[in-house]
This record gives sequence, structure tokens and C-alpha cells, in this order.
Amino acid sequence: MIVTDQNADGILDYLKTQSVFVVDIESTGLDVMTTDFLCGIGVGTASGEAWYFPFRHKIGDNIDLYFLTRLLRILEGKTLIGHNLKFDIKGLYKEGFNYKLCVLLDTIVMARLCSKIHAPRLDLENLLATWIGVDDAGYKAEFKKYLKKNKIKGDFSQGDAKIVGEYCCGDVVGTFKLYLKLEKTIRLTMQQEVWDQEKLMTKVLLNMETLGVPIDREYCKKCIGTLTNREKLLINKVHELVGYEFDIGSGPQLTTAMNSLGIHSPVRTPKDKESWDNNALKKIDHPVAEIISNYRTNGTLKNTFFGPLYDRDSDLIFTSFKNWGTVTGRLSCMDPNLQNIPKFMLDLDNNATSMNFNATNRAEAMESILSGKVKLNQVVGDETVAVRNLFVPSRPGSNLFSMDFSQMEVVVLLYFIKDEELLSLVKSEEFDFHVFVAIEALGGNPDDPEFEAIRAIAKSITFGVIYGMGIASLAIQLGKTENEAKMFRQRYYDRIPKAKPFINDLKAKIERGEYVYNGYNRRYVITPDKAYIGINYLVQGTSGDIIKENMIHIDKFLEDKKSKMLIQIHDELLFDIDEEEEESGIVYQIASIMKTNRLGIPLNVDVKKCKGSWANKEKYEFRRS
DNA sequence: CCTGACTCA
DNA sequence: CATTTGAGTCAGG
Repeated sequence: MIVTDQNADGILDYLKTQSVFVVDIESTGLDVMTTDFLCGIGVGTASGEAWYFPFRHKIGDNIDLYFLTRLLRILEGKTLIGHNLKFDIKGLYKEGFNYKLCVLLDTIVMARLCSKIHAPRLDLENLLATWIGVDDAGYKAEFKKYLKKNKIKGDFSQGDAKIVGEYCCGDVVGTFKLYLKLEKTIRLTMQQEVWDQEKLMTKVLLNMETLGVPIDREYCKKCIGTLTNREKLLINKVHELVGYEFDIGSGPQLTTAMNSLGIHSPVRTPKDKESWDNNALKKIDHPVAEIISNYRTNGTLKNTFFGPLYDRDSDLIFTSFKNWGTVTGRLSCMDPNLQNIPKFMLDLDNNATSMNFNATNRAEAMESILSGKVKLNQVVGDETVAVRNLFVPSRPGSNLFSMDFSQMEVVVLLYFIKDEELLSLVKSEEFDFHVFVAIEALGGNPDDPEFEAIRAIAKSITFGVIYGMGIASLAIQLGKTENEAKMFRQRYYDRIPKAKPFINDLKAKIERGEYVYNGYNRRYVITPDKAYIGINYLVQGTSGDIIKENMIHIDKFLEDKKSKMLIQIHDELLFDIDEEEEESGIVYQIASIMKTNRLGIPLNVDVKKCKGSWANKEKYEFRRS
């Protein structure tokens, strides 16, 4: 039902008597934290009724914004159900809504918990079709036709208030049906524990997402200039070496160019074409290989990181986390993804060698500078190009702190296989598991100059085991033959005798068709042909749920503080810490929370204070109050 | 093994 | 002609 200025009072009076609501906003687009804003709100109650409050439609009747304020006051502190609810709450938040006392129940998170497939389609239309029945989603197709006919992309304010409103009410009613169905399914699949945690996570993530992550746009702009100029140099260089101009980004053209130089790749893609990825390039003994590699790195930094961050036109970056994005239960992060910010930095010192040109190439590089194609002072600079340099404290009185678990997945694996000896060793801050394996399982000697290489093998095997890696991929990873890889892994299993039986039991269980539950009772449905993957889900997913448990407690702890939690990167949390609160020991207290989890897994936390930016981390010694 | 973003075909 | 899709590549864990 569409709300009008005439009936609004009566409807609001009724809504005031309710405690559970379904909400669904319609907006001008998806960037509700920045440029977009809501044009109407759909609200439903447990009775199965729904009302649409149109506020900013270009066609049809809107109601007075005064009713928006009244509606928001009614919704505050109540239980709100929604599909991808964080989006809707952010839209309301921009209108002055305070969600802090609400209970937030997101059907998209519930749907992921209930899904039995690897990559379920979690849009409302699909979920209604699978969980409720095809007929219930029919109104969606009808509405899509309307959008197409009127050339409406994502801005629903261009749609008629009545038509958009009826559609929105359909979503609201559907979402409530879906909620009831999924709520029951969660109980039947015995995932109440992990669902209880996810409910709280929705609000924690909202707190992070509405805060924004501050960046240094000045530095960003500088880096884009540097990278743009360096890109021109690198393209010229490749073209000179090949002898003609072409698009380095085009696979077919690159193959033709390389072949014309008599170069063939030792590596093939899955489609049996010549592969030119970094792994292939480093095996090619020709100057062009390194230039292409540098060109790619340059392009990645410019096109994936600096450019898009700068284009957001703001000193604050608003990301969105997905607590429904992965099979395992980890978070993922998008628009922008702040979980894959490069750790490396590009060093550009004051001459052409900085661009990794060798002696002969340097002369030619200088030539293109001298010929005026590129000005030297545009290319060089004493700044270092590091994406993490962009991430800076929110204000003069605060600093970024990075806190990460040491060898988290290893410890979680040890917990599952119940290796008491190693669990007690791993409690020590100094204990390095990979060194242990290198010595005890692989017979390495720490005084041997080769020891670092042996440690690297140990590390690869451990990850291989945790990832459920087959022997073939392990061999590739180690750069050894399959027989050698098999031998290394056998020694590993010999020294950690509980690992193999645990993994085998898990596989057998999956092959019998049984479901796997992680440490927080998150269910994994794995088909027998993918039984090897169970160990990965268990370890990665339990780790993901541990840090979620920590985040909920940290969020609560920081509620009345100036310090804020900014980003999660799987086993790391990034904070903006107020200097006075730092003095009174807040960092120690956060670390203590992180060391505690309901499974009693003994995790150590590395604390680093950032000097200036995220790129500059120093080990932090606690100052206890 | 788990992700997301960009580019070209 | 515009839009969608898959493949390839690369950043993180």
C-alpha cells in the first residue's frame, strides 16, 4: 500500500504499536554512503502487510519529509529484518537514523548459512523462487520490464512512486516470508550459535562502514602522476624492443609480439594458450620480460588501487563488508576491496635504474626522456610509491595500529588435530612453527645458509595441508617433482602424526555424505568428490569466526571510546587509536580480547604501531596502565 | 584452497 | 551497437 499525506498519520500510529519490522529502501543508486540517497522506504509488519513511503520520486506523489523523521523515530530500537540489510540501514543512517539499539536480522546472511551449494545466487528473486515458490517472485520480472521500458538503470527516483512502491511492498512481504522459512531452517540445521554471532556482526560491520577509512588524497594524486609517466616509459620501451607498437594488455597481441622476438612461453594457460603471467615471465631470459612485468605492476597500482581510490572524490573511503560472501564464513570486502591492498612498495630513486632498467636499457630510457616524450622531473621523485601509504590516521591526535594473529590457521589446525605438544609450544611468542617443521620434520639446520629455503618448503607444505592441496599443485608450489613433494609431505606427516588421521577421518565423513560443522557450528555441505576441501573450510572458516567473535567484543569495548576499528583483513584488524587512550592502555586491552575466544584456542597477537601510515609499521611494546 | 577488480575478446 | 560473459592476470589471506 502506498502511503499518502492523507493516510500517513493513521499508518504511523499503527506502526508505533509494533516491535518487528521488515524494511527495504529504494534509492537513487548503490553508493548510499556517498552520492546516492533514498527516494522511498518500504515497511512491513509481522501481519504480512507492507507500506511504501515515497519521499523523492520524480514521478507520482511524494509525502512530506516530516513523515520520514517520524518513521525513523518509530523504527529506532526495534527489530529490523531486511535483505542485505546493511545497505538499507546505511540509507536510513544518512537521513539521521540511529540503528545502535536495533536488532538487525539480515536474510541474505541467513540464506548463506542455509544454502547447500558453493556459490548460491543470493538475490531476493532467486531466494524467493527456491525457498518460497516460483509464483511469489513473478512481480519482479514485471517490474524489470517497467524499468527497461523507461530506461531506468539504478536510479529508482526516476520511477513512478506508485509502481516502485508496489514493487517495494512485494519485496517487503517476500522478505518476511523468507525470514520465517530461513529462521526455521537455521534451527533445523543446528546453526543457531553461528547465527547468533552473525546477527551481532551486522551491527559491528555497520559501525565500521559508516565511519569510513581516511586516506591521503594528496599523496594519491602524486602517485598517479608518477605511475602515469612511468607507464609511458615502460610502454615505449616494450615497443622499442619488439620493433612495433601494440597493446600490451591484449593477450593475442602480446603472444604475437613475443613470438616475433622468438620467445615462447614455458607455461600454458588452462585453455592451452601460451601464458604470460608473472610466473611465466620470470622464466624468460629476455629483457622484455622484466619490462612487461614492471609495466603490469605499474598498471595494477594505477588502475586497481590509486586511480579508483582517488576517483572516489573524498578523504574518507566507505567500503562494504560482506558477511555472506564466502563459503567458509570469512568476510569479504568490496567497493572498494580493502582486503587486498598491496603490501609491497615501489622504490623510485633519482635515476632511471629505479625503474629496474639494466645498463643498456637505461641509455634508451634516458633517450626517451631527453627526446621530450617524458620529462625527467615528472618521472623521478624521491617519494616511494606504496598503496598502504595512503592509509593514515583520522586526525592529529591518533595513530593507526595493526593487530594480527601470528600463524592463525596453523594454530587452528593444531586445535582440530588436538596436538597437545605443539599447542603448548605455540603459546610462546617466540615459537616459529615453520622453523620447527624445517628442523624437526625436514632435518634442517638453522646455522645452514640454506635454512631459509628449507623453512620456505616447510611453510609451503603447511599451507598445502591447510588448503587441502593435491600433490601436483604442492609440487608446483615447491618447484620440485611430485615424488620429492610426496617425500617432503610424508616427513611432515611423520613428525605431526595426528594431522593425517584427522584429515582422513574428515574426508571419510564427507564421502559418507555427512555435513561438516566448524568450531562455531557453521555448517558446510561438501559433495563427496570435493572431500579434500573439508580441511580448508574447517580451518579457514573457524579462523574467520574467531575473529568475528573478537570483533563483536572489541566493538562493544570501543563503544564509548574515541578509538575506532577500521578494517578486518582475515587475521588482522586495523585500528585508529586515540593517543590519550593509548596512554591508558587501550591497545593492551584490545589485544587481550583478541587472545580470548570461546574455543580456548591459544592465539598470539602481534601489535604494530604505524608511523605516519599503514606502510610504516613498528613493533609495539605495551604500556600497561 | 578462499576472495574482488581490472582488462580484453 | 550496447551489454554481458569468460578468461587471464594479480592483489590479499
